[in-house]
Amino acid sequence: MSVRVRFAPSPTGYLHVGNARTALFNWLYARHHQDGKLILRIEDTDKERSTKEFEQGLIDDLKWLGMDWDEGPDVGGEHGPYRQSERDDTYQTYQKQLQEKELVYRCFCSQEELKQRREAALAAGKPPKYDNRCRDLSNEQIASFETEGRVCVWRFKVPVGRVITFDDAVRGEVRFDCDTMGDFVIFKGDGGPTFHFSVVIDDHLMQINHVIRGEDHLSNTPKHILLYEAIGAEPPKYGHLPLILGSDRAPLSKRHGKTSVRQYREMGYPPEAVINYLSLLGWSPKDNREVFKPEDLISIFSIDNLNKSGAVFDVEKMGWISAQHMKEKNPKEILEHAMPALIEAKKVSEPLSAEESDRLEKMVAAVRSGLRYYNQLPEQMDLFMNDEFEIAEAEALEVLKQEHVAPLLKEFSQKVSELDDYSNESIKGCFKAIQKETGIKGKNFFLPVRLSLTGQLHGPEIVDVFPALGKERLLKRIDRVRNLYVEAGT
RNA sequence: GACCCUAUCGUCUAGCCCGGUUAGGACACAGCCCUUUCACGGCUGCGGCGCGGGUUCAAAUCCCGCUGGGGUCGCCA
Repeated sequence: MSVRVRFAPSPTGYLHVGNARTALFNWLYARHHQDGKLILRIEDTDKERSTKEFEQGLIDDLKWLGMDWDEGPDVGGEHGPYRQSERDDTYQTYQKQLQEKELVYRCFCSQEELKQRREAALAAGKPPKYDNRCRDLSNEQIASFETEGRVCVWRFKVPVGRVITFDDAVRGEVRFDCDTMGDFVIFKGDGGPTFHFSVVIDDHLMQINHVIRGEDHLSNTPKHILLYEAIGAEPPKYGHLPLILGSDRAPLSKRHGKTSVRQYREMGYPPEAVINYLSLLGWSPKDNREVFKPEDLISIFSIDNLNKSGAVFDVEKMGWISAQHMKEKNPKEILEHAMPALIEAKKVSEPLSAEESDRLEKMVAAVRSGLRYYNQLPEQMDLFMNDEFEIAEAEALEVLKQEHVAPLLKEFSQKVSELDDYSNESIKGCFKAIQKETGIKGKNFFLPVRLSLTGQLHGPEIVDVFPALGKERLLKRIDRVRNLYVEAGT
């Protein structure tokens, strides 16, 4: 039997990195197996909070991460529809079945009553579970509640004295005593199914045979197993992933910083880097490698290598992973991806001429080392953009004040005007010649040169600045600095 | 509170199942090297088996207890 897994998000916000990782592991699991299928299902039974915009956002972000699925609301499939909001009839059918089998009953307790009882139980140090009080209502009582106009929900009769055990793919055998569980709601007052019901019906009908989901569902699993039993179906194999935590080891939330894939996407992290980092949270290939392309992950992923304990999300490490992926890209590629950010920052405007993009690529080549994400580029490229830079730093002004600077830059300007070949060798040759002629070397040479070119004490390799600027701008810069900042001398 | 899950450097983790390792790697941090400079890269260092019992010649590894963290106990999913 081929693997069928699913990712079932609720469209109530942007894709959270925790959900993204759940999706990722499902995707990797499906793609790792011959003929494995991934199903995307939208769990929008919460009508209050679900929106179409978020649904589209989820799909966009998943696609951006490089994942694909075989069935889903956008691609169709033979087990649809893939939005729970469109599956009401199906749920009704199964609800009737359970009614006929007398596995469910109507509960007329109001939400306020339930809340009060929960709080009272908690205060008394008792488990705040539902007390099953509507389980054996007489027909008269039901009739009386109905005439009162009370809304009812349907609850599932949790068997007494049962222990549910299942073999979790990441945790091993897990057991739950049904007596610690109250009868739970499977149909809400608004007539819609609860998560517990819809998830089981859908997973069953969509023939999902492996459910890989977050650890927050571990304690819900016995309920789901009970429901499978109730509809006469075989439960899937479960695997519960550890949670992703913030730096204080509380579940990762907004107060810890950026938690949605969209935010990292907007910062310009490459998707394969995000995937790579997420894959390392709760999973390890067991050897010492940790930089992987998506296809590598697919081939080496194994559900057996999953971790049991929560993992703290560390942006720092994600940045390092990302830098490793950035290294694999050539300047042209980086430039393409960084264009939106560059345009946004008004560093460039489209369309680009061939020369412009050629020059931009050279700028990228000069500043790319250590780059973690695309949106770092506009700032990095600042020094190439404005030829009329100010030099305000005291230390820099100090350097330019030195006596030898005027003759040095004069000579530098002269040599640059004669130089047309911007290969490393040729530029270094040019430097050597100036050093020989002026007798100025080391810092005394390079610092003024750097300042005349970029206005800054730090920056990329000087030799990389040449092709990035081109002769005209090189000369413009040098001469401008000579005029404005260097003591008139020789 | 009950039930369930979980615990190796600050962080991600390997090792645990099948007891014997100088407990390995990576991020971060510190130092050194490379470099005109920052970054990159290279090298070195710092740093860990939550606690207490037990079993054993020997425990990160097996058992028990405790403690810490998390989850569930919702007409949210």
